[in-house]
Amino acid sequence: MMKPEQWLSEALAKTLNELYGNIGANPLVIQPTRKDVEGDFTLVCFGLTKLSGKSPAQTAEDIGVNFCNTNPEADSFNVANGFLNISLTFEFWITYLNQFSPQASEPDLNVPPVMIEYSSPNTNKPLHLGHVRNNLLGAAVANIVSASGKKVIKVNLVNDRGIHICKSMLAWQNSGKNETPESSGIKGDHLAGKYYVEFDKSLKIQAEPILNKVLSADFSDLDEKQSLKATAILEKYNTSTDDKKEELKGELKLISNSAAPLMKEAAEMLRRWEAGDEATIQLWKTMNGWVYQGFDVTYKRLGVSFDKIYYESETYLLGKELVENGVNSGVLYRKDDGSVWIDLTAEGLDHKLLLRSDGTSVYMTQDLGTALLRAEEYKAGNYVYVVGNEQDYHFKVLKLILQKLGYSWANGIFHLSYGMVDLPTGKMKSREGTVVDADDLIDEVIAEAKKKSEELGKTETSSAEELAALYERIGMAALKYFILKVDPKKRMVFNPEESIDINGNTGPFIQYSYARIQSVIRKSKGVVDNQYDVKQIENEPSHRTLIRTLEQYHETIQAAANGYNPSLVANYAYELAKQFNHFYHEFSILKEENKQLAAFRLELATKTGETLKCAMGLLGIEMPEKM
RNA sequence: GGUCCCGUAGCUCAGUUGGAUAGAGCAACAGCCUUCUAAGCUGUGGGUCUUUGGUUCGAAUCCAAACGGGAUCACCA
Repeated sequence: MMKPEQWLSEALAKTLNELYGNIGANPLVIQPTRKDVEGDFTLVCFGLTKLSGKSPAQTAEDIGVNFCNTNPEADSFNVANGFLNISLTFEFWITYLNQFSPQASEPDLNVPPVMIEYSSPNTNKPLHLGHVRNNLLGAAVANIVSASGKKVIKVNLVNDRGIHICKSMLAWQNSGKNETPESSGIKGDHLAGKYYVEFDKSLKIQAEPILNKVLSADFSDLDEKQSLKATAILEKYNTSTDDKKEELKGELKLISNSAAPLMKEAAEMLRRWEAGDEATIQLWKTMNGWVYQGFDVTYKRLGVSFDKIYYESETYLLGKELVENGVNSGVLYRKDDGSVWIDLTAEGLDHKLLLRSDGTSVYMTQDLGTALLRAEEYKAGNYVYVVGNEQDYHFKVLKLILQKLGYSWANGIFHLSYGMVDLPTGKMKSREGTVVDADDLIDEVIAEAKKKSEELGKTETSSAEELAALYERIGMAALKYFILKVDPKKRMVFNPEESIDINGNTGPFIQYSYARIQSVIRKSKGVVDNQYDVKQIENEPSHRTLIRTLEQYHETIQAAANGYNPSLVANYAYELAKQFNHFYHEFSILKEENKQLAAFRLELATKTGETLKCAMGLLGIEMPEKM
């Protein structure tokens, strides 16, 4: 059976052809009829007046008459303000319901796969709220794209090397006293984070006096290069406004930091790491191992997984060859000091550095190399990077460079740029200790789910294990739904209290609707027969509304996949659950005396339940059979 | 300063290629459990869609400018 909207579009085109001759490729504007107006679909007729030569209302009237006369599926029509509202027969809708299924078809292997990179953590500290949004988005987008019929490859690029890791390592070496996750009982990623914070503290103690000296033009702690830079900044600083001063002070702080002995030690450690020093590598492996153990726990709790994990320690040298080729082909240029650049001024951007004068690579070089590696390995059609919007510029440049270098697959690069997560009190700042830790947050939402469930007294019927699993489902549903219902590209405010709400537009509300449906289905066994005659069922608005909403499911998934936007799925599920609750309140299924009608309603409820489960499943939210 | 993103109810958010009287939830107030799970349902109040101009049958949506918020512009990643 064809999709109603598609069928209608073709049938209306036929009608228009009969009335006005060849209408050409003029796309018809068809939309679901708004709630307060009678009808299933609405044809907007303003654009058709040129064809008909009549007023919008008269045009709509003519089309309506002809359409209803020639199509038995059409029930009636009405015209309002130039909108033609068409009602299809209820029988048509029931027949549609009979064959409806929310199940996704198998991915089409002839279509190039879609690669989705997300998570991409640093291994020096535990995951926080920002990572939570990233991970949930990435996992949901992967599910949705897969459900839309494309094969998906989920990729994680772990940033496991660099100066930030060395900071943790150094602090542990200096003051760790051989503390391990086992000896301390601290989760591995949190332990590494603890020493990262410790490093920062010690560094601050060293760097502050240096900064103060620099501010009074005493550069005795700086080397030649740093002094030069500081002099220039200080000059500006003394003549700047307060706003600008803060900014320049930040730059001076960076210089002071790098002049501190501890920072030099960390840099030295990084050099040893790159040189392959055995003891350094060993320490690095050990601490990263702790972090991975910790991440695995958090990933599992979040319900995210990956098909392929890349480590930056294995990819950070890539890209140099690509850059050399670019120089040879003239797309890139080399300065006298040996550094390599690309000129993007024609595109309204700047010159961008791709290789340092000492020949080492920068962030961009690595990303270029990694992109090439993946393209060769997987030959995907699309490469989606789930990365925060503070890197908009980076990805714009990345795509542009690859395109300029002549890689056609670069056209498939898409930066899924999501907004930051703010707290009601303002921005999260690690230095001020206002970051929300991912593990704490998960514990909190589950504890809150438990508390609320106990308050409602819904705890008698199940075992302790079942209840624990249920609380986890409810808590995680609250958290995931709260984050995923917001358009990814928008900055959002995360209120910890609202995130664990269970009433209204929330995950638990949708779970509750589902649990009610399952309860009805369980109780229907032996009471309601599944067979009914389509012709025997009478039209009822809230039944019809539900079917019409079910009909939008696949379209919603497609739109969400095309726009990489899980919020469309979340909002759809909410709308569907709300409509079901309305229906549930208005009609009884099991107590309906007309058995035909009861059977029909049961099917309607069952299909609604399946659809809710599928939609929420795409968001990584599990549905409980009881709650 | 250049570039990019955002601005919808007290708060958090929907509003898919321009379509009819701009919608939900939370919060507030008022109802509904002898009836398939009240984590629910129904109702009331709440809006200059930041502002101004433009495009047209028609603008929250497109264009321009202003205002407000944010990001970014490293031989850091």
